[in-house]
Amino acid sequence: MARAQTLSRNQQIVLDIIQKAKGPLKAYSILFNVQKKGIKAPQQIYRALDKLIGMGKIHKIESKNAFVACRSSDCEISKATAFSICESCEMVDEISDTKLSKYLSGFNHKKGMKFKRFNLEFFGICKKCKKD
Amino acid sequence: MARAQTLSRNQQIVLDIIQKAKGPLKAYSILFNVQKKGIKAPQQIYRALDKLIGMGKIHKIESKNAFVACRSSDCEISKATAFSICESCEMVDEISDTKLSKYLSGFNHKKGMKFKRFNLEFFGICKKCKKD
DNA sequence: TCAAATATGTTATATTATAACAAACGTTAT
DNA sequence: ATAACGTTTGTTATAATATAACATATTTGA
Repeated sequence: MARAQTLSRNQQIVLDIIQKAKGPLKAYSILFNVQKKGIKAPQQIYRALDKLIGMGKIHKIESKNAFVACRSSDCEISKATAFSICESCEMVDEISDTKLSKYLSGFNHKKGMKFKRFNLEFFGICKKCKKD
Repeated sequence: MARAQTLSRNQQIVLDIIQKAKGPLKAYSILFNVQKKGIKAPQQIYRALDKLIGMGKIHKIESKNAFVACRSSDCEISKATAFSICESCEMVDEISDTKLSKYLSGFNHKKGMKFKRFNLEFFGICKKCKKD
């Protein structure tokens, strides 16, 4: 089992930059940003990303191939994720809505498949962008 | 505006192969399968895929970078998609559940963003795989 | 302390997707 | 019919995303 708490050097570096970012970051943009810290290869980034996802510290936004920090306290392991994505400015917001989460976690497919996990991505134009 | 009905040659070829497939197809696997029909370059596949998605004939499974035919009659333009994905055999099923669709289409983010579209992916182990 | 597990560094390569441009095709209005 | 327009095609090149494989180092725990 993975250590619950301690992050390795590279994991911490990658997590830091994702947490500081205003929006989702792509793997190679992370790479370019940490080259001064001695990380040189994509592999090092992807490995850290994988572990951080496994720990629930970050999430992958599948429609963008990009990564955001987890802002929801109950994401120890991320089985139930929902995001709000602006199609204009690319802003991503994690949605934590207990009702939504319960509704979807309790959803059962007619064909009898029991779900372990879901990911939901909403798209629209955010308030800021509507004003422009 | 796009023609609503008629598919171009390449679009039809790509749609055919996706509709015949048992599971989601990746762009390059489509390419390899249609080379005998004279399609030679990725670009030709991706262009057809884009148009087909725009028409609601196919959907992209974001977590797999793969494409499936639309099985839901009301997907003229796909603003509300949900899928059930087996993590073992990779099978993908489009979920058409009016309640779910209404619930999510009516969902409003606290932060005031109005959604135009959503995509939901459920993950689990399908019945077939559970037996093994 | 030594074995196992985890993390790192590194090179190479696979996979997924788009840019850019020229030519052909199909509408539709005249 | 034919000119004008938008769409589709063909093509070459390249960008962007992600993993394989292997050698070494570090951490952890019995």
